[in-house]
Amino acid sequence: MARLKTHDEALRLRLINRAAATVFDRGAGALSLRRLAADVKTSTTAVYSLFGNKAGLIDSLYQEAVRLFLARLTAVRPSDDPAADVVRLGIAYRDYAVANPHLYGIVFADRLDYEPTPERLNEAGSTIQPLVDAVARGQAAGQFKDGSAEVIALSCWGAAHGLVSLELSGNAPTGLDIGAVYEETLHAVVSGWRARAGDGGHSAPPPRP
Amino acid sequence: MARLKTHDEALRLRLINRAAATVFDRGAGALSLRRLAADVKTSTTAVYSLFGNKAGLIDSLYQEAVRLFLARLTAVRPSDDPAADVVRLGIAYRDYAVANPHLYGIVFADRLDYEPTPERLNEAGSTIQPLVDAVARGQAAGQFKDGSAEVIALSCWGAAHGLVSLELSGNAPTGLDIGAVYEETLHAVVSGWRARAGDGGHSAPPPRP
DNA sequence: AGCCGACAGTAACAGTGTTATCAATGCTCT
DNA sequence: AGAGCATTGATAACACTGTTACTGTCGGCT
Repeated sequence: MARLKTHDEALRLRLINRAAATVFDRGAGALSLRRLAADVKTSTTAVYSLFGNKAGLIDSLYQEAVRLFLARLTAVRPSDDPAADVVRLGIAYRDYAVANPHLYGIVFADRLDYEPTPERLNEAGSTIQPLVDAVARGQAAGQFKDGSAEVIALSCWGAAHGLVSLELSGNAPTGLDIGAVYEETLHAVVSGWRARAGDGGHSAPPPRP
Repeated sequence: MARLKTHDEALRLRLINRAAATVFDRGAGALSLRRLAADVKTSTTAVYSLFGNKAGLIDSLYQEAVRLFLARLTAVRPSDDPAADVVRLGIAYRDYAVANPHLYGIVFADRLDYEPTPERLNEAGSTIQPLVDAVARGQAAGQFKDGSAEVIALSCWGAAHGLVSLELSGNAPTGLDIGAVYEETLHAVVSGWRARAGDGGHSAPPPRP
């Protein structure tokens, strides 16, 4: 055919790794295709033939971030106390976010121009599964109210996500031990969804007039 | 002195309003100084003499967004049921965010290149005050555990922020009635922080073995 | 050997934020 | 009144971005 391909899988990996490193310690805003190409000793053409455009590159980073995130969450092995597992999943959630703030940001925050594809959103959505499973096991063990495990899981997910997000963006009040507040919140939410005597459903109490 | 000033307060307002409108319906990423200046029939110089640079302009938008947000929250008048007030504050929180997603994003999410000044962060931090007050009243009425009202408030704040943030970024699972889950979560968190018989402190329960 | 087409680097294009230049302006001083 | 001049603001230049067109290079096939 023609000359040897150099825009191959190896180059693709080098580009992704370099991009991830840049995003990791300077944020997604500091990612420039020209600099990236120069750093990896190739041309901008490589990015376009391998990823289509910048959004495609970020898409791959997004995918990678989700993969790492999911790995961290599935490392939390189910125990015989599902309610405690929920708390431990929450702690793993924060561990990941604090360790990789910018990668976390690509998936759950910083969103600049980039809009993830529905496919990526689906992948990201799947990271809630370990939590849903833990809640379902908790329900089976009588630790949580009956009803949709997804609802209870999303509730815990939201609490975790919210505090982590406030912490990373600097919007959390200073002078508080955020780690401690975080754990207390997880316990409070879990406690709020605990099955209580004479309470079976999961519907909210009627609004006050 | 010299020629008549046209880069005055009136122009400043027109620029802010136009910028807010652009951000409101096309996001902060679509804000260009050149377009903004052209739209308002002036030159880019105006932005620099009035705001310093683009960050200064966004800083003003940030301030405006916080002002609107605080107005929405203080519109929730304290009732004789502080725990219900906490829930109502949470609902007002979401109402604002859903009504003004991009302005909300400037303060609590989208963060592109822009880093808010400590002063702005302080102002944003003050928006939690109505919630802290409600929690404190609830503690006085025996509805919440004793301990730091800030901690309990931040806990509720985080839950609200998390779910709203997931919703706006499209990371919430589809097929669920988010509004309903949101309210249920608020009730669950409030319930989790409720004072219970024989429980005075606010420390987390000991981890199960 | 010669050729043709896939390939990849260079350079051009349209846009951005920012800054330097410079003409227009109206007060102040002679 | 008229000249001078500091202040003001629009224009144009600069350095950067993502993206695309171009063009020279290369290697297998005829």
